[in-house]
Amino acid sequence: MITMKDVAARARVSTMTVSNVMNHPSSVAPELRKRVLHAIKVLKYHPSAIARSLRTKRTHAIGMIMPDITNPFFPAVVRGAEDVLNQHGYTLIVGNSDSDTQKEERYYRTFIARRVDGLFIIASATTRPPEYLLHHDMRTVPVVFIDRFYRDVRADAVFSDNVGGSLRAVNHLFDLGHRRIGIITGPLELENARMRLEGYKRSLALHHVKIDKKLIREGEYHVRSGYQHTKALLRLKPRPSALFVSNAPMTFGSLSAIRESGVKCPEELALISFDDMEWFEVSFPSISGIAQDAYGLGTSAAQLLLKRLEGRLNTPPRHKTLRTKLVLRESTNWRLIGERAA
Amino acid sequence: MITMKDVAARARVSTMTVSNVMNHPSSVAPELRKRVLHAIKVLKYHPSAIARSLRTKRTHAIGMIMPDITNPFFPAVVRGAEDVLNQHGYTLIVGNSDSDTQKEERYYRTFIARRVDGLFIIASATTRPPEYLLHHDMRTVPVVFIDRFYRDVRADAVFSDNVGGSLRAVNHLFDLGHRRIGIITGPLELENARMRLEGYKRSLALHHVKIDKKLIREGEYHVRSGYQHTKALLRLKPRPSALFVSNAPMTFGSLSAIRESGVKCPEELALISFDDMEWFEVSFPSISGIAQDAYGLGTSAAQLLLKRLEGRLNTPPRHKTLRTKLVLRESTNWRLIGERAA
DNA sequence: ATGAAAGCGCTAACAG
DNA sequence: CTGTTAGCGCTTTCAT
Repeated sequence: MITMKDVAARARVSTMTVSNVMNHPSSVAPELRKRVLHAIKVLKYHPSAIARSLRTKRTHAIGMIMPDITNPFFPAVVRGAEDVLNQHGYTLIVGNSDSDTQKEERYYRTFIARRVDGLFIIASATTRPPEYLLHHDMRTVPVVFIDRFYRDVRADAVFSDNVGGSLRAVNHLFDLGHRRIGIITGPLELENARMRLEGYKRSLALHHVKIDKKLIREGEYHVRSGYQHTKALLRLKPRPSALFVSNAPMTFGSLSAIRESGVKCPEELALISFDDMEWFEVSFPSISGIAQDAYGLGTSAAQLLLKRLEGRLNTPPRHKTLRTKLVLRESTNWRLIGERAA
Repeated sequence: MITMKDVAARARVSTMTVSNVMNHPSSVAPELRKRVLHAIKVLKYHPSAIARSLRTKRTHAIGMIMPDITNPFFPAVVRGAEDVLNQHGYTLIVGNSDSDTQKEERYYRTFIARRVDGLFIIASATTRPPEYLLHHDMRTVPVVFIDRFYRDVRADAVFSDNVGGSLRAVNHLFDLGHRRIGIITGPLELENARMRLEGYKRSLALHHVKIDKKLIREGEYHVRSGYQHTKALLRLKPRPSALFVSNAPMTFGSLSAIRESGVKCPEELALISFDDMEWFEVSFPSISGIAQDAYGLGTSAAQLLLKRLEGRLNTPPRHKTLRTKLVLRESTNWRLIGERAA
């Protein structure tokens, strides 16, 4: 590998001048600057971020730990964060924990070892915050939680309006005349899963419907889980007439189960999802959903982190909530609504 | 940040002993080892990968440049590569180029600056290999191409059997009695797009059908492109009776266009895709596709790279082709639809 | 405006 | 088995 020394020798200057050409170009005489730049080009010199980081104590790298890269929600978050960070000269390093606490901690260690300047954490589901976080010094390496919240960890956080979104989803089902509404929640260890359930409960209360525990199933935010719980709900007598599923992969499983069972959707079972995906548009039936601003979660998180990185490390943690959008499609029989309105 | 020196002081040993406890534990007396480990724990010491890399010239980090993180195909590749690399103590750093040559080169520079030990490259579509690669020294930082191939760049590569897969897809359409078959290709600058087109052509030749250029549309591997070209194909008179779409996002666009046009699929237009996605299962109609082993591409690429990293840097480039699978669903078989209705 | 010296945190090589 | 010395490639500090 070509080093600064090589460039310096070739340009007949000191390494310091080379360094200055890269970091404070205006402080170098045009003559020398040209010579140095030429040498850099000829030698194909790439400055070592490693050596520089060792000296400056800054890596300009940010780590992100996420639980499931195959859930399209998360790549969207990544893109948001990446776009903002890149614009500010930072690189995002992503680690996929597979919802495995062990892997998650491994990534944490790796990131800290690599001295990332900051961290985004979308932790795997556990009742308490991950152990490693309790010992983590937020001032040395600031953390922003995305779509997660722990009351005993003081850190910035961004999330969707889970309660509001769910409330609207379930209200919509009531508007359509449903009274017996099932829900497949996420792991209730997760704040967001609890909040989505909370929205469901509030809607029921609002419509004077008593909670029936048989209609509440705790899922795990993945496809198979959605499939199994839907099957279980369909076996119930009387069957629920509508179903609220707490994320997109589970909705996929749910729809598979519904089709396999030969139950007609939305005629016999209306379906609405928290999360909205591209393929909801072309599925059969097309699926109504609560759209989260995943990209916005990423950009917001990045902005919060950049603020911390710029120094004001002592301000109290900030929380940002993003709005959700109700997207109506066939699975909740939007045509009926249209007819009614007409 | 706690350094090795702090640990050494606390354990009353030299830094070298601390280093040895971490890297050659058996070479340290049990007594001292215990003391050091205790100090590490108490002080929450995380060794600096930065300093270590500077010294050892190894970062144990591998970069991956990919064009579109929102296309589920690529996250699957990532997981494959990640799983193998993690097992061998490497970290994968992913950069999303957005199919933008500029961004792609920026990531290349970043990765080289960070002194990654190796690179996976899924380049954006261009006729020639990216400029930066022509100046790249494969011996210093080995590269493995995934789903890409350039005859004038000597590097390892893994890809799916694009010709074979496409051939089977189109043969299947012929088996169903279609003779007027359209294709939406990828950007023909990409080897894989050309290969998929090649499979189409071979199938036509096999069935003594002359190529009709109006039935061949060059797309861009994204949703909107699939939508637009499908609309165009549907305007043709006579209309094709079947359509082969070269990747999943375009297939999504295609299906949207078909539904919007009120054309019945598969009765009036059969549809098959290169790539297979989870949601193909629950779309309307469910979609037949050529399944690539995306995860396998990732693991294979990682294995090739690890071999290079382990030293045998002088062997000629290796290419690995993975098999594809034909997955049949409703979009190419109206009979299945009948079953569903029943 | 330019350069020399020192040191970031670690480990290879060698000495004891 | 343990410690000392030197140096990886850069930038900060301080002379010149």
